Amino acid sequence: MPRPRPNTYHHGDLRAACLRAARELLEEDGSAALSLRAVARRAGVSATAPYRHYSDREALVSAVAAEGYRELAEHLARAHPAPSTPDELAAVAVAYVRFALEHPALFRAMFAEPCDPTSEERVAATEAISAYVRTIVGAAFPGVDAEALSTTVWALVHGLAFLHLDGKLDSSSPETVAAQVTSAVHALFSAAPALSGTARGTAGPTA
Amino acid sequence: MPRPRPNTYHHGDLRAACLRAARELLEEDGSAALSLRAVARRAGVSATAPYRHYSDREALVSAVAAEGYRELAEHLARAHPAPSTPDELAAVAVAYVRFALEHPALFRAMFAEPCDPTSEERVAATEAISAYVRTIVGAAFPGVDAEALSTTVWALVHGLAFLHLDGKLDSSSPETVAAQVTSAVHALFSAAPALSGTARGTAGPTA
DNA sequence: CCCAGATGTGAACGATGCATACACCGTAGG
DNA sequence: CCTACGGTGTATGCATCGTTCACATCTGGG
Repeated sequence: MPRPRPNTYHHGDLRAACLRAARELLEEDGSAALSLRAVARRAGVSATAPYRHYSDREALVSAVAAEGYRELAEHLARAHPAPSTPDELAAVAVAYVRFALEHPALFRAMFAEPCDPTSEERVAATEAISAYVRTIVGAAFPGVDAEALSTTVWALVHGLAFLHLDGKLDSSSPETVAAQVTSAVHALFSAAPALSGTARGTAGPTA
Repeated sequence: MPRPRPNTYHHGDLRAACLRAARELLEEDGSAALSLRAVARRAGVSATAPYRHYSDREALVSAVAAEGYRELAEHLARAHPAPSTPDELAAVAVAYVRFALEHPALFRAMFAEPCDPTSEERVAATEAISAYVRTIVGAAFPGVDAEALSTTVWALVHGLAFLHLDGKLDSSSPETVAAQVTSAVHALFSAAPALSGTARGTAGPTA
């Protein structure tokens, strides 16, 4: 346990300090790619020091992203711990989009980067999110193909988040966004039974 | 009309050449951010020459992105020129996702970059896409709130594209992807009437 | 013909990611 | 106690990048 020492030379816990610095930089300047040197500066340490704890820039970003996934999960859980009705699920969806809009740089780090899949921590964290969505969707719609429906709803919400992030949709007020997300999610869920069981897509409405 | 000259010093049409070079680089190395210098090298020109035609890197990227939007629009139109049934719309959706997977770097340039909205060409191009979606959705589902439904379907498809791009979904085979997209879109469209502004009392399953 | 403006060049600055060699410091073994 | 060692931070250096500026080179209109 490296207790934080008032010492000068050795930082105490640079690993965590780098993470914190990176997060701060991301929050402060939404654009501007995260610079390892800037992180080092903010941590009050030489430019190469972080390399003792992160093999390269990608590793730091992945660590930040992983932390972001965990925070996103918390954020969703806070919106509703165990959603079961469409309304509750919609609230969670709104929370997802809100998270993206409140932490745009972090969200981009989590998703928009090429993300080579060789980051244990990272794939684990995203798998956790994926499983979480599958679970609550499965609980809310028993008898439905949870895999398919959760993929669909995740994609819907994720897409809304990104389009808002890119200014492709009207994000003027949080209420507007929330209404949009809510209505979209409701639309999807109202069709959920259509995805049930062995349903093959061809059962579409030929009206 | 600057005809391509066999001359050395003046390139003939560097602006277009840069665009082409940039596209090639994006297609060849999906990762690795587009480097202005690399573009110049590929165009066989000094590192600073592109600045005569693009004020900065962002401008070049925006131009590439705008071209990408146009190509995406063509690609969608090729999938189906005037979709009206859910099946036809699903085909267009599949084309959208396929485009993203076939041109990942370009697609990222189009969407994943911070994209400050001060690029005329760019906002125009995305507005074109947005309008296109609205049009075909409106045509396929008259009487429905085309604005809301098209936003929803765009977000769904866009989200699917991004999640696939990031390896968060099973993209093992094109068929798998197509099936997933098709089923998701059908699910949404089967609920389309629920989005109708004048609330037709269609069999909304189980409240 | 000839000059003005458009276009391309070269050197240069500051920033970045990263590798390498070195300096510092707490601690375990004698 | 003291010494050697390994974990941690530093200094330096290299290649690349974006961007600027002064300069060179073409080309078209008077």
